[in-house]
Amino acid sequence: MNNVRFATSVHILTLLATMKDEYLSSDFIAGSVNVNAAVIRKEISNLKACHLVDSKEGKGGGSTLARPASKIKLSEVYEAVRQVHVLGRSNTPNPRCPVGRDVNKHLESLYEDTDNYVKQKLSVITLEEFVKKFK
Amino acid sequence: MNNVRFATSVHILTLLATMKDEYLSSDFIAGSVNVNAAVIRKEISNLKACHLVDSKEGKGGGSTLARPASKIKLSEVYEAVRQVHVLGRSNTPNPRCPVGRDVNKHLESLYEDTDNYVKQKLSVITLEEFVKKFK
DNA sequence: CATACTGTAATTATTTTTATTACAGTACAA
DNA sequence: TTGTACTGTAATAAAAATAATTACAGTATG
Repeated sequence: MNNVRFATSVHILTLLATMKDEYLSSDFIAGSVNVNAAVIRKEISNLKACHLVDSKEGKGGGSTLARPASKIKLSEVYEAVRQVHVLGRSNTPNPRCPVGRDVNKHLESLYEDTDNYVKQKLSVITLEEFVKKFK
Repeated sequence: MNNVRFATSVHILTLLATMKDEYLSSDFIAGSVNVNAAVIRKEISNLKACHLVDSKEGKGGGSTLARPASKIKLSEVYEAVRQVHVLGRSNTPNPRCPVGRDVNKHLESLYEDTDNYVKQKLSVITLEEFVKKFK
């Protein structure tokens, strides 16, 4: 996952947790993350789909956490943004070679296991705990 | 890590382990992985730098494992190819925002922890064990 | 109705990743 | 000593992934 989406989502959620009584606009968030507001809106759209964020349209609108930070696990954020396996992708090897024929099956299984380890590890950290570090 | 390098390296090492008495040519390996031989040579060059593979130039040359498969841990392969953190990269946030100012520090620490966890998990799997699955 | 927002699509730009080509250098073996 | 079969590596091009930007319709508020 050679991208910045996890960082962006955690940043957004941290802001929302820090100012949990207000609806924050995408412009405000974009100013903090230092990216274009459209990027933030797209990321928020994804976080909404994953039930981590709620938002309100129109004047005075913006986003807020869907639940208290203590109820949001970092594994949920990870799952919201993850697109590929931790260990990467596979080739399309030659099926006429005994190794090529089976390697993806064995790799996939390793990939799944490794992804699950990461999820497990992140599942014991809440957004609340992460946000506490900023004090 | 949205690439195929871990898969390619594991595939190479699996072939070398399976035919451990021969020097395998990059052409042969490329045929099994189903990529260009130059890609294989580049990956092998990296595996050599990480002391996982030895190779011999000239006619009859090729590559072989630097050590028995039982002495090669998958964490070593991972470290040989890893380029970015498991959880991805960071933004360059606004330092004038309290969250923006510190978020990378906290993210980095989380990134390190997560990477280490993955390494730890992969360190208990040897190439030998992986290769056994092909039987 | 003006204003301040979201939601989303379309487009472009940038960066990363992969594939391809080429060729100098090395070692074996006839 | 020369042909052959390799490695090593650089250069380039192609493809794919990622990020940035622009634009604008739709929505809620006062």
